[in-house]
Parts: sequence; C-alpha cells; structure tokens
Amino acid sequence: MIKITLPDNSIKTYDKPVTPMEVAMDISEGLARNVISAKYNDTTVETSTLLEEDGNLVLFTWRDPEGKKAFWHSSSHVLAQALEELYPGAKLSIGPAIDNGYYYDVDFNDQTISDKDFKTIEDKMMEIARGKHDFKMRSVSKADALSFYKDQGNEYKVELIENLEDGDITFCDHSTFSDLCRGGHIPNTGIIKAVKVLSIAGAYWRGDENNKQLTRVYGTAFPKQKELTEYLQLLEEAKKRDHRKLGKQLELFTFSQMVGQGLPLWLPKGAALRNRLENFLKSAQQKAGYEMVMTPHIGQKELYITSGHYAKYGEDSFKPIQTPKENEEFFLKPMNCPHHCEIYNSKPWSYKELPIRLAEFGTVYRYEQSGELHGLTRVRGFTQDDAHIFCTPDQLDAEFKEVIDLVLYVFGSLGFEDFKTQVSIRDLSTPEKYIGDSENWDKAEQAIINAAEDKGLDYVIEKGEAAFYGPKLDFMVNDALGRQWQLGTIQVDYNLPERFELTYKGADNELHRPVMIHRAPFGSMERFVAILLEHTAGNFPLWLMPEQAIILTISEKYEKYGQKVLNLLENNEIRALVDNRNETMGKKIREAEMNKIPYMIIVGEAEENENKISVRQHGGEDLGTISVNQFAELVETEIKKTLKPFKN
RNA sequence: GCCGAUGUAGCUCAGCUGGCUAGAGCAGCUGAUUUGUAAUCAGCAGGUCGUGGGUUCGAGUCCCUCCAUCGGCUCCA
Repeated sequence: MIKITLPDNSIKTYDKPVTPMEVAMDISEGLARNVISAKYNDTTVETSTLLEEDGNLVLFTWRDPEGKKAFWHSSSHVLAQALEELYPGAKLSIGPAIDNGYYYDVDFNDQTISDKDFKTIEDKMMEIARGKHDFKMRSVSKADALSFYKDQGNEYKVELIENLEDGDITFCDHSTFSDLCRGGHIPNTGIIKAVKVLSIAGAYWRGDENNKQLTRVYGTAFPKQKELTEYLQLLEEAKKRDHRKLGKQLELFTFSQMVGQGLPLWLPKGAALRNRLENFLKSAQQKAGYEMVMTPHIGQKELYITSGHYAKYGEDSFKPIQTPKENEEFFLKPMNCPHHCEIYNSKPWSYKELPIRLAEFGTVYRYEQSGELHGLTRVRGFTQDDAHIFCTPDQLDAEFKEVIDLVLYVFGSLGFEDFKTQVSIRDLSTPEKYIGDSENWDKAEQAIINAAEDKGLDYVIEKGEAAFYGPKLDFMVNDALGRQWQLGTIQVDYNLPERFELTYKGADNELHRPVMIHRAPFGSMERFVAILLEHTAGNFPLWLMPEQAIILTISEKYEKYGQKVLNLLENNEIRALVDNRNETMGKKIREAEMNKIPYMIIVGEAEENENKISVRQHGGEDLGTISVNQFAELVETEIKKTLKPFKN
C-alpha cells in the first residue's frame, strides 16, 4: 500500500508503485495533459519515475517555475543532441536551465560557430522535438559512465563523473542521445514546440579564467510558438528602456572615444539631474548627522600600501602617475576610504565625539577590463555617494541600522520597490582573498545579519561576495533585461582602522580602535541614474525631472503670454521652458511626449483672455484649463507624494 | 582580457553576389504657412562609409591590424 499526499492534503492510495503521470491521470485527464515535471518528498523526479514509498507529491505544469525549469533543462538536451549531430567531435560539458531559457557549454575544437548557424541549429532542434522522443533516466555505474565519455575523448564529462559517487550516477536518454544528468525532465521532446538560439559566448570551463574557454550556446524554448513570439517582443520592448538609448535621447550623458572608454560625460540636463540627486541626499545626510568633506583625486602610493589596496589591486589598476622628481608616485584614487581615514587621523578623538560621519561625493577611477564596461553601469571613472562612519564598537549596531533607514529612504523617494538585499560574506574556503583577522570578520558578519533581521529585510546570504576587507549589505536592483546590479551598499570594516591606526580616547582614558562603516546609498551616481532610467523609462519622479513642464504656444502671437506664464512658473520653482517655434500644435506635443516632459501647457487666445493655461499630462490626459496657481499646487502635491523629508 | 557580433550624415537605418559623382526619413538651415492636443509644405546643406594596411583594373562591399560599441565569460576595492 502506497500513500501519496498531494499539496491540498488529499491522499491517494495505490497497491503498487505508480508514476506521477499516473497520479495526475487519476486526478484529471486535463491535468495529465499539462503535467511536465514533479517533485516527490522535495526531490525533483521524472513524471515517469516509479514512486515506491509513501510521500508528498507536487505536480508541475508549464505555469510553475519548476515546470519551466524542467522544460528548459530538457530543451538543453535537445540543443546538445542537435549540436552533436551538426558538429561531429564537439564535446559537451554542462547545460543547465537558467532564468529565461538554458545554455550548453560545448568544446567545438577548431570549429567556430556564429549567429549565422543559429537557424540550422534551431531547425535541427525542432526536427528532434517533433520526434516526440521520451526522456528516460537510467542508472549507470561509475566505471561504465567513465568509459562512455573516455571513448568519446570528452575530458569534461570525465572530470564531472570523477567527482560523483558510484551509485549516484544517472544518464538521460532520448532518441539516440545520452547525457550525464541528474534528472528533472519533461515527459518527451514533443512538448517543445518553439525553440530559439539566442546568442553564443565564450565561457571558461568551471568558470575559471585559467581553464579552456568553451563556447556557450544560449537558447530558449516554449510550448507554444505564440509564447516565443511574445517573449522576443518583450526583449525588444526592454531594449527601448536601455539607459544608453534613453540617455542619448534625453540628452543626459554621452561618451567620447577621444576622452576614453568608460569615462562618461554628463550633459547639462544629466548634470542638473545628478545635482538634484546629490542635493536630495545631502539634505537627508545633514539630518542624519553627516558632515561633508572634500579630498583630492589622487593619493600617494604609500597611502594604498597602508590601506592594503596596493597589494590587492596594484598590478591590475591604472598605472601610477610619475612626477618629474624621481621616487614620487601617485595613484588615481580607486576609493575614498584611505583619504577619509587620514581626515579622521588629523586630530585626536574622544569617545564623546563619536560617531563621526564623513561624507563626500567622491569621484574614483578603476581600471575595468574593456569587455566589462557597460554604459553607465560599469565605468572607469565614477562618483560614489560615499561616507565613512567612525564609531565605537557599541555604536555599530545602531549606526548600521540608521544607515539602512537612510538607504530605504533613498530608494523609497525614487520609487524603487522591487529591490533585493544581499548579505555578502566571505567564503571560508578561500581565506587568501580576504585581509583582517577572522574574529573581527565573524563580528562584522554577525552585526550585518543582526541589523538586516532587525530591520525586517528580506535578505539572502551570498558566500564569497564580501569585499576583501569586510562583509557588506548590498541593495540589488535589476535592469530592463533582468540583469542584477548592486546599488546601495553598507560595509563593516575593522580592518582599515587597524591599518591606519585610528584611535579614540575611551572613558577609561585608554586609546581604543573605532569601527568603520563604509556606505553609499546610491552606490554610484552613474549606475544609479542608469538603473533609474531603465526602471522609469525616463519618466523620473516629478521632483527629479530635467524639465517639469513645457509651454506650447498655439502660434507666435502668444509668445508674450507664454513668457509671462513661464515667469509665473519659475516663481513657483517649477522648471519649465517655452516652445515658441513656428510649428503645429500636433508636432510640439509629439516632441514634448517623446522628451517625456510631464506637463504640456498650451496657451493660445482662449487662455490669454482668461489668464489661464490648458494642461495636458504626459501620456495624453487632459487636465483642463486652470490658473497657474492651481497648476503650481498640483505640481507641489504631486512632488510631495514621492519626496518626503527624511525623518522629519 | 577572452568568445561571438556590429561600426555608412547629429539620430535611426538602406546600400543584393565588389562596378558610373554613396541613398532615405528625422534633426539642422532658408522660405511659405500663424496653426488647438503625438509629425504642415517646399527648397538647401550635410558623409575621406570607425582606423591603418592589403587583394583587385576597380572596395562601403573581400582579407588582415587596431579602436570603439553590443551580447556573454572572467572580474568588480
């Protein structure tokens, strides 16, 4: 007797082992048609796996994330078979499901493959899919598994198998194709109705730069052609929100080959926007007890030897600046902390004065490898909204939580709601990557986790993501294409205070070591503006908009009245401009819409006679004819919806 | 840095297998029009086709170098 419990707690009993598919059939034929994967006692199983003991069964369809995973994982087998048939001698390595599809890493030897070959691969995949081949799992002994791949000369699979236990090794077969695989497939290839090879890329074997670079083939697949088409359209839509495209269109920033790659140039509108962001944070920081400092863009080599950055990054950063006098070397500053440590060191401190919070919009320069640059999100010169808090160990918890509040305030004021938080800790298996003693690391990691818990953050812990000098709490936000970027960051550091011999006099009249918190709510101005652009598609919160309103004159006859309205708006601190060109209203509106200006103010004979304005909102809504004062109130109300004072 | 792709006017793009002075739309300039909620009409001007080399009678088109950009990998103080 086998008892199978379903998610609704109903129980089905069988007198002999059954498969998930048979259970689905028992529930309804419709469900059975849609079931593509299953989980039994929290282990992913095939829909054809015989369930021989009591347990909990969850059935998945395409609508479930687990169903999609099985679908894409299975699709990668089909891709692998297609590649093996089209490119004899190609060696397969690994091929998992990912967020919106799957990939397979393949060693093609000398054969190159490019996007011209995608169609052929897709056709071959569809040919295999249409064969409706069942996916069948079978156990293989380690010896047999090894000899199977040794015969093929596939060193990658051999390496994988060598790290597996004999008895745990399974292969998955479909059609004439077999692959080392731990399971989790859809019933057969016929369920795959649409495939797309998306791109190819080099990817190092096991993610290690020192290993051979394999060719990664990215693809996606769907159970309906229509869904594939929709997905591809979604990608197209996302590209329209690309900050590089919007930044150019809205004249916020640009790049120049002459200036150099990864060195953004902020245009007037972008600079104004950035200033607005900076002022916004400055005023919140003032309330939170920060003091502004300013430091130069370079620092002596000695400074970075002391900080430990030279040993860690000296070789991989911009080369030192040499002076005419020998033995003088300066580095472009890659971070502001050492400078701030020296500000702290400029005078003795009493415990009564701490915490000291030193803030600076500090521009830093880092040598990012050329292939790593990416619009405004990954650049070689950027400005951090940096601050360093020097506090006593007792103050650490409270200070850390204060900073979390500040970051949440910043994100809230800018409409970021779907962010993730990540506690980045060290990877204990690679101690050589970190500096500082282990006890302090433990303390710092624990302090961060406590603060995150206390603030009720929904955080994940990521091993090995810590900075080399300390653990951190990062605020992660996705861009238009779903790529994750770190924006805000808060880091605990026991290490630099040690290296710079920072001290304060305690109540006991002894010298003590302060603890340091590095923090940047935006992360960097460049990256923040980029991600904000992608999130809002350029429709920033009203308080941040480069232009909040544009006055459109019906004809040149109303220029004077337009100017008068502009003056009134400016008196109300509304950023506006006049479009008095000899163009039709339709054209002026179209351009204002494309420039994403929130309010279009139309003035003509009727408005001038009544001393009013007609207001059209971005997107098309007609707000009617109102007075300038009414409009100013409306703008003020709208701004107050998102922009609230920090801890009034 | 590595793998693959791309680079034509300020912007978005066309230019088939190499063949007469390289095209279009938008933007710009000039003129007409004086306009009521997403493109008024006409004319003009604008490019040594990313850079340097090569193949060829002939290169925007084929080959190589370098530069930049895009999608990934690695990296990200």
